[in-house]
Amino acid sequence: MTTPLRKDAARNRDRIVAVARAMVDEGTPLQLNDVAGRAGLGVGTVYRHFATPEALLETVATPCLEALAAQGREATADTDPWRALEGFLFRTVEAQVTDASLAPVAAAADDTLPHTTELKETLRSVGTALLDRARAAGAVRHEPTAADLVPLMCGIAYAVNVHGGTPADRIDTAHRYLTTLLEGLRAAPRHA
Amino acid sequence: MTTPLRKDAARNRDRIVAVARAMVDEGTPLQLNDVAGRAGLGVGTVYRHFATPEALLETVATPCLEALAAQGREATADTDPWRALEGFLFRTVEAQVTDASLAPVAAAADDTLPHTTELKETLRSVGTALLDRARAAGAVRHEPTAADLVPLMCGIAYAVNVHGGTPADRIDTAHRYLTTLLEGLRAAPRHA
Amino acid sequence: MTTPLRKDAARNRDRIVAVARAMVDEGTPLQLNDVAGRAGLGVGTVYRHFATPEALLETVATPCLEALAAQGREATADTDPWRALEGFLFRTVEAQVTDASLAPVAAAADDTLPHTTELKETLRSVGTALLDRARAAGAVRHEPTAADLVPLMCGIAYAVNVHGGTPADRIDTAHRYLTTLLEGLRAAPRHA
Amino acid sequence: MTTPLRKDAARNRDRIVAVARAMVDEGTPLQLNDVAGRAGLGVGTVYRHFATPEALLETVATPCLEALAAQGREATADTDPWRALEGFLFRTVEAQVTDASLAPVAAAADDTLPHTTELKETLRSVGTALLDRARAAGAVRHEPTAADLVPLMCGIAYAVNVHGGTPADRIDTAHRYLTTLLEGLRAAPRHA
DNA sequence: CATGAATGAGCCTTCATTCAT
DNA sequence: AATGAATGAAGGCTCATTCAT
Repeated sequence: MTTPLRKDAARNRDRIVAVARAMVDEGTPLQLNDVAGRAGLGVGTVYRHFATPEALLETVATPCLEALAAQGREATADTDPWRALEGFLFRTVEAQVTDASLAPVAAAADDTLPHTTELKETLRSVGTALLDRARAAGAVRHEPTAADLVPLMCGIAYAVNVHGGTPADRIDTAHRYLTTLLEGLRAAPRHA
Repeated sequence: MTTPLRKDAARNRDRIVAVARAMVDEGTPLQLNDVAGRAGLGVGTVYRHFATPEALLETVATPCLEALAAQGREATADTDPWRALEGFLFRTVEAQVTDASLAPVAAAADDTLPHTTELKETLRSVGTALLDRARAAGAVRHEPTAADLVPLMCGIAYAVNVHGGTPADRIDTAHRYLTTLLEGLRAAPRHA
Repeated sequence: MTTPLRKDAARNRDRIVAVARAMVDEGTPLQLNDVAGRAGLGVGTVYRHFATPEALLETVATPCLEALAAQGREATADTDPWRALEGFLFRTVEAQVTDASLAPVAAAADDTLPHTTELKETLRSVGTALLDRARAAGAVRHEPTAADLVPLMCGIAYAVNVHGGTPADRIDTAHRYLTTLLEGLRAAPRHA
Repeated sequence: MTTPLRKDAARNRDRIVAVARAMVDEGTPLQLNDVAGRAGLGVGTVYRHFATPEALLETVATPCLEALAAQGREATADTDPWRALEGFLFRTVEAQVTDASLAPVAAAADDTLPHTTELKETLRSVGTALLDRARAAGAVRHEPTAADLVPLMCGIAYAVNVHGGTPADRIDTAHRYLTTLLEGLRAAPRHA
């Protein structure tokens, strides 16, 4: 379908993505001119491969999104519905807190790359499936619906950023916040 | 301390803040040149009153922050510790979701105006007091500490933005999200 | 109505126009960055005064358009209708052939500055008046209408450019071409 | 002289010219990258066949120029010198107004392809011949010389563009303008 | 105090042309 | 011969901030 890239072009493309990855990690905004400079390539080359900063960012985020999707699918096989949901959400939040490319892609209403849209759709449907199953098993309260999962995970990641701290702190904070939220999500005989 | 402003200077200042308020409400970025234009003043005048866009934004946010602080102090007088905490947090989130000037000010690590810092400090200590009291009453779990309140409220507001919808939807969404979180916060004999 | 420009701003504006005039005369395209460079000013300054190259070009062309309009009005007072029309058209073509800022402004369907639109409108109505009067005097054939005057003058100027030659040649060529056209325009008992 | 093109190369060349023709007709600027894209060929291939956009444009214009030259030669055989000249000029202007590839080629001082130069030379000499013959027959005034024919035809086509209108309008306008000019060209006992 | 003109770094994007594959 | 990736100069525009008036 897509013509496989020529070897040198592929090398350049990889270089671009690698450079972008590094920039994301160090918090540098993804400006295509900068990317080109750092990659030792002409601006035009970068524009040829990625028409917009968003396209590049989505490409940088892709491997991580794919990994999440795979883990989500595996979770579906877990015999314990609650544990499956919990695990999936933990991984989701951890990823967002660890990889700065995810938050903007996850929060964006519109995507640039079709593949990104597919991946996000997959994640949404996996989330929905896990939530429904847990609910069917009586493990989850009525309230938050499937459409709330993404916003809530984004919100937690954002809360972690506001809290700040070292990378290790951040993971810890993410766990604590998600744990609290999950307590609220969990069905239970309460205040009996 | 501060020399009281000359009458015309005060009028200009008010005009600037009013214009900025309107811009925040309509989602226009607060560019000081624009502010000046809309206010019918020179840029220099705006800069004299507000050295940076942040200072102006904080000023715009101030009344709302003050109202929140007042409500927080009142809450302290509530005889029901849980209800007091809950009410305070609801008002906090509602405000953030309703008034676009709050989120950036709340999330910022550093403030521009000393008064903003004081207000945020007040809110933090009120929150801490309410949380401690509720915890002392056995109404709150151990987990989230006082330092987590602000990040969590910011996170919920952010989640609401990601979810989107009309202003009315947004308030509703905010309630739902906070309710879930509070369930998780609340101490209870669980899964007994 | 328009606030009179501050003295220094006016000086800069004049400088910009002068530089632009020179560029037009030497056939250099009017790029605002270049204009700024040549005028020893920042780009922003040029953009403040002239939002687009067209606005600047029209400003450069203005004095000449105004002179033409004045001459046109004077021509209206000429007692010989044909001579009046002829003279006006000669001046029009001469101007276009002499001043490179005119052709693009004259040929443009839409103007940037209101004043340009007014001037072009004036020229059109003066032309129409002169043509109608000459026709009423039986000096002009039915065919070309008032709406054809501008296109025809532009066409002649273009023909002169295609022909080429020194500035002096060009004026001469313009006279010859217009003379021929006017012969065709002139009413007469023919091939009797 | 020229090695006959390999069959596939010839096919590519034809495809390029066809695509370029279409682009000219729809008013798209002839960028060789675009041409290549539309033709489903590599840029390099296009550059191999046409070193510059001008070369391609001239090639696109060639058939039309050849047709004009042929018609001009036929006109030479017409027994009525004035009718011959008139007919030739009408066809020339019509062609320019109908086919957007002609005007730039006709107006250019220098050509890229030798063949274009030959064709333009042919047209010039045919025009000269027709004009001289008409003049010898006493049908044409002294004024415009053979060297003026091309500029004047270009000028009329340009005037038509300035006037604007639908394709049908444009042909009509071209006729009207040329008719007027020819009246001016025609010798006659005038104002007797 | 107020004004608003000036600044110019900074960012984005296009496109004619070359050349390794 | 054909390909199409790479190039990077060139041009466009914005905006936070300063400073002469």
